[in-house]
Amino acid sequence: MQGRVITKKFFNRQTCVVAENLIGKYLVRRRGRKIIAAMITEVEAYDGVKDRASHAHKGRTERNKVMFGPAGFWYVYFVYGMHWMLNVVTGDRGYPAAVLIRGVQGVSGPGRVTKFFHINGSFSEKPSAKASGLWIEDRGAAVEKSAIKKITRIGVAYAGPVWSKKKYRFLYDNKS
DNA sequence: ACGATGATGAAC
DNA sequence: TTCATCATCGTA
Repeated sequence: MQGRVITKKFFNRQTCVVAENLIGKYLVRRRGRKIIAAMITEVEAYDGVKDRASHAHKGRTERNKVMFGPAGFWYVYFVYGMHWMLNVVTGDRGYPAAVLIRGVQGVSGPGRVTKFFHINGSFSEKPSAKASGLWIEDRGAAVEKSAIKKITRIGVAYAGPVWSKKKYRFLYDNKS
């Protein structure tokens, strides 16, 4: 099974638009001859320096610099001493934004996603493309907008009353 | 409900 | 160089 590889143009839009449209796409990983693929079911958007929940809020640092670059690159970072988080950079160069991939079909939670796909920090700053071994495909899955729930982000209480309540989490719910 | 576990960034 | 914090998860 294969689909159309998603390219930069898709990612170079407003981060919430990219986030919503990532639901139903497939995350694909190649390791040697083996392919791992699963449909994306949950994501979160992080939108600019103004977003108090975003790593970019405190400005450019060694860790988050890829967020300030062009769209379509991976941002992978380590948290809580044990988990890798997978994000893809969105929007224009100079505008720091990204989408966190929180879940795929059968795998719930961002730390579990990276474990399942064997993703670590070595992917950070690499492009989402076949050449990097990690990319996203459109496999034609039909996802109705009404099946996508927009809810608050997880683990961002530190962002304050306004930014922690933004409905920047997109969850595919085919039970509704 | 809570501890694991270590990189990161800011303060000193 | 020290320290608090952290876009989480497994076990209880």
